[in-house]
Amino acid sequence: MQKILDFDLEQTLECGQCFRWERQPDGSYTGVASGHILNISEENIPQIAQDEFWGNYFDLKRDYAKIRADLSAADRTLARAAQFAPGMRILNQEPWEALCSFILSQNNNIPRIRGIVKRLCEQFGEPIGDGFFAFPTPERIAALEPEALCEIRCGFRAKYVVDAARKVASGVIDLERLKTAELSDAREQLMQIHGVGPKVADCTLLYGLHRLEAFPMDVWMKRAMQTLFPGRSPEAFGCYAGIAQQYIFHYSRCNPELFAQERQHAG
DNA sequence: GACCAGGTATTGC
DNA sequence: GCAATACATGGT
Repeated sequence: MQKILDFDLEQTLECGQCFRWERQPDGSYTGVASGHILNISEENIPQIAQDEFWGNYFDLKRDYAKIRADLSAADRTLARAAQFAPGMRILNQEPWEALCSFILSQNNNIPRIRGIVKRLCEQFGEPIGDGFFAFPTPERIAALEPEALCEIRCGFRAKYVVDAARKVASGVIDLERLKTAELSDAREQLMQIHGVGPKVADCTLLYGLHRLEAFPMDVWMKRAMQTLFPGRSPEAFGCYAGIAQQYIFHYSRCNPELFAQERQHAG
């Protein structure tokens, strides 16, 4: 079995694109996607890469070395960011899970987002054995009133999650269709949801619909663009701008000293 | 206690 | 249009 290059579990699962994977004491990661449970480690990557579902989930068929080389050739700083986490891959997460997770991410911090998503799954997701839960379906959440979400402690975001669930469950928004729609149209449709603005829409496009040209612009990316790429715009990074974004986001978060003069106190 | 967290809706100009 | 502000909750 061939060794999978350009794939690192920590870089991929702890770079801020997903919230349900948990690192185990032995360094492996356990998670759930589309109702499937997986434990993945450096040792079993080759086997898992053979599996159609997981191979696609981890985007293992894509030539990230080539993408990284192209991005690196375009910009010296981008080359440094890409080299910082060359094993990072953009997951193929479920569209609804990505939409819902990033609605919950707004004005929130990553550890707390993880806790909210965990409680959401435990309270409203289907048990799939061994104490694991599937991500709750939009239909299940659509049937709730926002008040029913108070036990997951997501605060003012409860009404946003319910609105998203209702628009998806009713077919007002067809997430699958957005995979092939014009990017700007897909973005506008997502922004019909109460609580979905440009940033959450772009996260949904990139992480849930695998639209690799989408470029979510959060506070970190705004700082990074100002400081590291003055005068550049996301479009300059081309059709893989989303991957560039993830390299830059991860690099920035792991090296906050780059922005020391702009931030009073980090973390 | 103030301030912050992978933002967004609302309000006021 | 664009700048200010509230929003739930939990950590520093």
